[in-house]
Amino acid sequence: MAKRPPTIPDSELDVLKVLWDLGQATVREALETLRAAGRQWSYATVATLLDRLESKGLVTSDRRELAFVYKPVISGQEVRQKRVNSLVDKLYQGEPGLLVLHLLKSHPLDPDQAKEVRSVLDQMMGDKGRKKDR
Amino acid sequence: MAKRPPTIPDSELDVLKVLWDLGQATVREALETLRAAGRQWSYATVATLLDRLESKGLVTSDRRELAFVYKPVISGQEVRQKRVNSLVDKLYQGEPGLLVLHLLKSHPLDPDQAKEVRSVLDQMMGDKGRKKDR
DNA sequence: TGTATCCTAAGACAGTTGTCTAACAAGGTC
DNA sequence: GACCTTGTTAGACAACTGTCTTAGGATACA
Repeated sequence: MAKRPPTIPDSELDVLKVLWDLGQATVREALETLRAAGRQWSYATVATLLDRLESKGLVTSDRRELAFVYKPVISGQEVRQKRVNSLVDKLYQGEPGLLVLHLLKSHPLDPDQAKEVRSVLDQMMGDKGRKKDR
Repeated sequence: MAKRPPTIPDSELDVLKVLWDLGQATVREALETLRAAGRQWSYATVATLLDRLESKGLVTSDRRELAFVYKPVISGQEVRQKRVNSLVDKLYQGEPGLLVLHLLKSHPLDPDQAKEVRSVLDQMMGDKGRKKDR
């Protein structure tokens, strides 16, 4: 009977992203931002989504003057981490390397990023040869 | 009102993976394989999932002797591609490079993979310097 | 004070996902 | 023929998602 663990559906993720960008927001602010970004939602929809995020413990709310102000509890970094892990587990046999390879082969990197990637990689390989703990 | 585009939920994905591995399977074969892998599902559950996959057009069925045999229509490669693209779009501002960096920084690669990654990268950078089309 | 605003609350409602029970058909077996 | 064994089918049902309507409490301004 185990209740499913809380997930972050697409629509909630969109709202959460606004909070990451703005730091915090009221329903109306989030709505405006989302409208500007092309999401044609009603006020109530955004309110519902924030509500659901709150019941999942992913944002907190705090009454300020007129309206509630919502703040993210979970960071973008954490969400990215979880998503990537789950992708790697589910479709890359738990091997992040396979995903990296897939990415490099199917999406060309721009030169700056390529250089950065290379340097991270160099460091990783270098370390391995010289000393084994950080 | 636009009907949502079909997605592949987790449980269906698990079944689909069996089809990728075996090439094709009956409900019972899929069930056995999933059981062996730890999924405690009933026969009917697997049947339902295969059915849903079929109505989404992701597998086909074909009556053989006693039972239906299901085959995947969509490949693992395609599914991976879509998932990765959507992850990159949703959480990495459409920049695959950011995801690569994240992966390298947070998950150490094993040496063989590191070497392979490096060679793909070298080739990418080298090409850029020498000639611009493949 | 009445009316226009803005906010929250409560819930509706259809579509999707996760899982299953139960009824029923076809092929063997005694 | 009466019974298993396998398989298919239909449908059930609760939780989750995507979106909204509507009622009701405050605030604000004419």
